[in-house]
Amino acid sequence: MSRSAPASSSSAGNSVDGALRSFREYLSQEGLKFTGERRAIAMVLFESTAHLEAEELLHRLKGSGATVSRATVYRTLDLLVAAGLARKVRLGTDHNFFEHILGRRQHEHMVCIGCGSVIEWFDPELASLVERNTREQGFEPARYTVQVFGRCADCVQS
Amino acid sequence: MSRSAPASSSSAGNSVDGALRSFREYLSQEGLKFTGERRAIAMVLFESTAHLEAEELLHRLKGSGATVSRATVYRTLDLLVAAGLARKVRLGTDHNFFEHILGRRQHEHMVCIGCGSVIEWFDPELASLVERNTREQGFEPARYTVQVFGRCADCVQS
DNA sequence: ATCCGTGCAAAGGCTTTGCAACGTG
DNA sequence: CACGTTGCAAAGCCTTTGCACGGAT
Repeated sequence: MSRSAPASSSSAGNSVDGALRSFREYLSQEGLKFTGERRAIAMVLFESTAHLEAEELLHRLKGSGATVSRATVYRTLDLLVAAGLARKVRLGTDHNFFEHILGRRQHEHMVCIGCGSVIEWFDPELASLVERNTREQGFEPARYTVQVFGRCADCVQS
Repeated sequence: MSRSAPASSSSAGNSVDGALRSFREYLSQEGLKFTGERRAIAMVLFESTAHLEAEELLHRLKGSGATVSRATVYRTLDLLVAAGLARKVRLGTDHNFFEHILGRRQHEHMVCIGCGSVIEWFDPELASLVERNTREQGFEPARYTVQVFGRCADCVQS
């Protein structure tokens, strides 16, 4: 939880700052405001490498001293998705997970039905196959998800 | 999964009967009962070509004179999934759809974000790509879903 | 100053569950 | 006949929403 990352730590890999900027720009374009709550929520999401549930995100916020309501978390996550900076995914459970995009390319998920761990992967060939198949039907694809459920290496052994 | 091939009802196209038989066998194996309600629910699902929501299935049941409670619909659908005769899929909405398997092979979904229509498709190459990618990670795949969201031919035109 | 945003709590929608009566094997 | 099953309604869970107050531009 490197929450307190100094504002402009410029240090190379800081894509978080860039993402925050994008978010602010998006909000501005839409005539919306870049509030402290929105910044805090976006930061937690952007700094996370995992798939966050709203509840977990809320928990991390509280842990870092921020006070944000559950309602605002949901509202802001929707904004982040609308801004194209995050993705909402269903990973076999009955609730949503959120993951930031942050320059990451399309990727798929493998979900272990044993331990719940999630592995991300990507295959360009698969991407073009999806593209080709859909176009053949006159379908104009916007986004897609591939989810594989099974057992991860650890769970297969035991 | 050549679970119950031999049956031999031979009567050409009627795969519904075969599926019902499989369901009954599954229940029997598990020490469960093949009740009228379960049969009615299974039939509606097996006879449907589309993706059914619990509510729609319930509606069709009532339409055909059967009296089955919502609770039993949900409970039975879970059994059908457990029996490997049906699949539960999330198609972008916040609730589940159910589709029977009935000898249908793996297939993917294209969901039109314009009109909601769903197109099914299948590409063996894609299947093997998924298989290969997962195995490369020591992951043992059990099932997978591919969902593409976009605009169908009709909606693209307008 | 004007709206937009936030928090709270209540409402919503789908799905699950406790319990007593019922029906199947 | 015993034990799984059903129906009903209430409860659960995640998520959304109405409303009055507070904050950003």
